[in-house]
Amino acid sequence: MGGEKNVGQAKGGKAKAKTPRQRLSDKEGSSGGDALRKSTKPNKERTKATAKSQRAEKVKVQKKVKAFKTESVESFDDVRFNLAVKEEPEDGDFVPEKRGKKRKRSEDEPMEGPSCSSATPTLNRKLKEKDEADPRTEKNTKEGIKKEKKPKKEEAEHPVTTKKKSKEEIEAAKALKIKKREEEEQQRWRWWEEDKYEDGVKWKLLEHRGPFFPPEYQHLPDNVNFYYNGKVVKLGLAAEEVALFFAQMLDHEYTTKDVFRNNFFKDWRKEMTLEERVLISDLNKCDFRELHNMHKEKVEARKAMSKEEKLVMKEANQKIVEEYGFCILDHHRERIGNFKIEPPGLFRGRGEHPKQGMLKKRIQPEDVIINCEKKSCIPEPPAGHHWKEVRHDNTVTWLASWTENVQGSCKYVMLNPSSKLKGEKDWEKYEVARRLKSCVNGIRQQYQQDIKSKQMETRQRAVALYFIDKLALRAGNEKEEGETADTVGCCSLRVEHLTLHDLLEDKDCVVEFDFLGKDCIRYYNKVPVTKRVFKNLKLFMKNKEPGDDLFDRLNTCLLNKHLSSLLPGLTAKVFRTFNASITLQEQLRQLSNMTDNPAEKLLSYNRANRAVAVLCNHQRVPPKTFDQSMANLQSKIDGRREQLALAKSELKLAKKEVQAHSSDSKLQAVVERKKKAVQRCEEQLMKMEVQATNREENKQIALGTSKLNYLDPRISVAWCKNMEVPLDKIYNKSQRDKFAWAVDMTGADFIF
DNA sequence: CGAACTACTTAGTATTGCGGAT
DNA sequence: ATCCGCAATACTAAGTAGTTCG
Repeated sequence: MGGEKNVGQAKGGKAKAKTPRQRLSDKEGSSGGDALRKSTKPNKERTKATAKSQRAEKVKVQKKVKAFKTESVESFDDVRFNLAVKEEPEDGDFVPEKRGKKRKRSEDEPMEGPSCSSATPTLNRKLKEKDEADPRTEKNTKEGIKKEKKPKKEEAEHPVTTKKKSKEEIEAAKALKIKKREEEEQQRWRWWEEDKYEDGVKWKLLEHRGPFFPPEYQHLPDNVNFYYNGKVVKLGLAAEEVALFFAQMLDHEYTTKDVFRNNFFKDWRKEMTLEERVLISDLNKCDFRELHNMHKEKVEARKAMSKEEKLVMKEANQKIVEEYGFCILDHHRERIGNFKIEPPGLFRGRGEHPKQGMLKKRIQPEDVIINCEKKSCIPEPPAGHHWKEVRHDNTVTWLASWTENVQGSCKYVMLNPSSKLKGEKDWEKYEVARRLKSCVNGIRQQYQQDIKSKQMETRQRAVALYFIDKLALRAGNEKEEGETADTVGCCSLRVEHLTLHDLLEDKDCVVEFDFLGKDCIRYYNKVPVTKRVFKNLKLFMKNKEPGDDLFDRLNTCLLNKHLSSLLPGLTAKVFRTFNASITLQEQLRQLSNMTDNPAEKLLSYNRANRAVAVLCNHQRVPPKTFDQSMANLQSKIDGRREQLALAKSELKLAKKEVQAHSSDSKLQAVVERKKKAVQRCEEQLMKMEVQATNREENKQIALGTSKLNYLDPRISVAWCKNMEVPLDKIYNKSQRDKFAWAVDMTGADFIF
């Protein structure tokens, strides 16, 4: 164990040198601090923002407690901790070995992998089919309009000012969309009805065109100059390209930071010729303004492009997507997620990244490894180039990979979230989380016991697990010192990230967390814990420096080994998935009523979603236009209120008229009309008010991340069915695609 | 064992583009 | 027809976790 201790100390020691600075900057001028990432904000701005953010923090905490109740006051009265353990999942079980109905392969899906000669036709045929599909659908659309009764009805109701043509066009477009959607649905690969491959095999056939490379750099026009020390300097191609990267970012705050500037300058000089390097020795003497202006003009010009020009661009892009954006995987055409090679540029890390500003080099085909099926058509490298390697590894899911020069890590070209490969994994993830649900009570009991263990390692593991479970913290892998921003997760927490309060705000044993997590998002939380946990934390922190590890005997590897011994497949992150999903389900049950109107139902859904986002600490910077748009909405609401008042008084008047003149049918009709107007007004007002509430509550909370990565989609699908809410109110197109498996298999009775 | 390497998920932000308002 | 605000999408960094290697 001596070795471990040494490691811990060494790490702590190194960390110490750096973290106080960071901590100082976090705390500077504030006790509560900014709820969001602060490291990227300049000091002045931050101080200014402090009072505001402190308030925001308070509001946030209140919200947490009041609206969502995701925080427990006394240990385990949390909603998540009152689960019925016994109930077994009933629906949509993940059964890798034998899955329900088998789907027969259709005739046009050959069983064998195509040879090189037949492979390309496969791709091309699919492309052609799509091309031909368009005119076809257009024809169908016209028929579709005739069938649709809606347009006529609307026209009758509003006999009207708007041009018929545009209306028809709109309807046509709508019908086309519906048609397309139906077609897509029919073509969808229902992989979840098929058998799974044997262990480790990800595909049997994989064919693609290779990644798409960004265009080569072109020299600047002659009239755009770079100046050094006031004199024009014509840079060589390489140095000029890098100079332009910097010039493009001049408006950005990055370029004022020393770390960024130094890294940039160092890497830029590496790209220079000898003469350039001799001449250009001081970044402060560089004048990029002309390059910067040229860039800005280009951006403007692009914005100002005519419709036709934009259409041409769009079509060109579409062509690239059609050609490079898809692959054939086991006879199905699947969308690739990131088929474009990342263009060169300056590295923009998040937070105080020590490598910010470094040059991210251009990737050549010679750097790229291609992965595809042996007998498939091997993608052609760009003319005059060759691939680094072509391999045929069907135990991995990537189509191409390269090593990035800044961090030395691997980048992969992989499939879209809607693909089988991603979907299957996702499904499995939620099934593991559901398995955790059925044994979580036992695990909780065990770690409560383990907290009393004589073994230090076991105790630390138990406390860490308590945090991971209760607070949904990330695991906290070790990171290489000085290579990345200083962020932590549970296992890598340091003493300086916790403050213990025997008594705080009328609560005993409160732990105050304050650290930067993934992406340098600040985690700030005051949590009452059990006496036992509290005592242990004191013990763990005893005789340690602020920069020392809190859990000096623990790391994620040890923790995960323990977890997987409790339940195969269980790791630290499963707790996040499980707690997120169970919270959503529970909140939906508590918040939503069948008798609510549609807007209220949606608000409830969003609130449940938000409870999860708060739990997982998914934050965002409030949009720049937030206050403005909020004010706009408010004035709209006010306007509508007035309108409603007016409509109401008009209705009253009309009613009086009717009473006065007994039953005049004309006047009756007027009353009816006014009644309707009032109703409409009320509905719209209501809708807007709900929207305002929702937006306000979303100010600095991001819902997307949890929706996409943590919430079992089947919970949402079942909720929609139960509440009679159309699914597309909850999921947009790409989300419906990603979760197609869940949409298809889930009934109203699904329970996570 | 632990460091290095690999593969894959999760994350926030920048950019794009669409639909409604003007 | 154009502008504006926001939702959707694109992008790529930053995590987790498993495997390999020394």
